[in-house]
Amino acid sequence: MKDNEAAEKPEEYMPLREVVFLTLRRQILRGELKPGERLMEIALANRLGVSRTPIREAIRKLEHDGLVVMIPRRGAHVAEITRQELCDVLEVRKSLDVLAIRKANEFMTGKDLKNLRAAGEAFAVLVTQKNADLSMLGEADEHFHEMIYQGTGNRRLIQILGNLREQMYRFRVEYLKDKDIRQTLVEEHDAIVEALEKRDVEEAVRMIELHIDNQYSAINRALDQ
Amino acid sequence: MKDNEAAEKPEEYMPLREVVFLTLRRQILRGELKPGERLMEIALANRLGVSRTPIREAIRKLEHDGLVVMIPRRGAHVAEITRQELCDVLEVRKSLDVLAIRKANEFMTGKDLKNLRAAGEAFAVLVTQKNADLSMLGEADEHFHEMIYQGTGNRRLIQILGNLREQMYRFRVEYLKDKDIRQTLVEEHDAIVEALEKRDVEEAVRMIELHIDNQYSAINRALDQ
DNA sequence: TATGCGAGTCTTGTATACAAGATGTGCACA
DNA sequence: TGTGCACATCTTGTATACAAGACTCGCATA
Repeated sequence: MKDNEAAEKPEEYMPLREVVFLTLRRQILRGELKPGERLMEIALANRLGVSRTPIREAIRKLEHDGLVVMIPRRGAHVAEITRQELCDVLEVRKSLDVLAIRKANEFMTGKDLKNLRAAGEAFAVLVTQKNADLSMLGEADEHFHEMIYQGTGNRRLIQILGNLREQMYRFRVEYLKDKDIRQTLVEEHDAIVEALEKRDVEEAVRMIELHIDNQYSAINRALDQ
Repeated sequence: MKDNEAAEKPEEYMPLREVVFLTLRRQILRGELKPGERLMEIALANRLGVSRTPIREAIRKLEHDGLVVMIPRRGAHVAEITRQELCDVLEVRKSLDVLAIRKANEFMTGKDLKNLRAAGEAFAVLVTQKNADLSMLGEADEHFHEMIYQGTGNRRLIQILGNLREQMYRFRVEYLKDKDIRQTLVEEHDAIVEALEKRDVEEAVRMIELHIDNQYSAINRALDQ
């Protein structure tokens, strides 16, 4: 996604609206800004030390990403995520992740697969560490999946899947707390990599489906508490 | 999508940014604003009789929809659509349309199916008319598919598919010119409705896949000219 | 006590002013 | 003639001013 690209090149000029956008997004995804919380332009502008203009433009982008909801003349608030919406997102994601695996199987080179395996192992190493930072774990997991997406060569698919995954970051911290789940994730990643290495696409598809289904159960369990 | 909802309720207050957004979007989709054309804020503001503020916010939304591309400090221009991107979009759409058909088969009631059949027939009637308006044809076709999407009950899926279809409106006028293609569309719609009525989901999936594949070929042929 | 009205305040919507980077042009100089 | 630099202009980025709708809260009245 373009915003991530921007974040990867800190030497480049970045408009304030991008900075504000990234800041607010991070705060929403981390739960520092809670669902339902009002986003008042003047308050945000004062807090971030900018004027209302970049705040407003950042909010437009957040709205588009589904992270905030706007009501005309009444302002913006952080979007609530209902269980139904989570279910909807995961259903779409499952379908597209299957497409991604098929395309990745088609296009990823041996070198790509080596990098993917490395990404899976990097995540596994973090899982073995007792006091690993949850947000680092999340990023490592994200990196693994992002490599598969990149392997598809379909930019639109990459963009949509990135966006859908983003919706779930808000739950990530919750379900990553469970250590059993972490170990399961490692094993599933491994199974995916192995299937791709064997070019056994149907097995890879089964594994990614299982991976998403498990994620669904895990998040639902976390929500039940 | 929320913008369409806004358009459906003209009695409601609509911020200028929405008006500008809808205006520019229509002009881009209709080809009145051509790919690569620069969108200069002051010029647009003068032309539409508003200030730069709503223009800027509308451009942010268009950027998000992929209809315009922004380069920091250099402004926005109408996005080019390459054949590769078209291919990418259709690939994602095919995957999600299959999901939509499966969900629609699961959730659409007999009444929903009757409405769907009516929508298919409305399109068919327009096709028989010799001098039918292309944009009306396009809207009827859109309506047919939208009904399937609505039948899924998955709001996220509806939103994403709506967005993807939008990307193709820019080609719609081209490929709908071909009268043979119109007849093919009618037959395919019919086959989809019948399969759903018989609750033969695998047949419905085959038909929607064929439908998208044919659309892909048709647009590619139109582009070749 | 409950309800309705209204002034004051808060917040968003829109316009405009100002700052600074990007571009284009013409002239000087090699 | 070609290259490069400086200045003028254009355009976007950001801040601020002003307009108008939405909300709050208290008071008056039934």
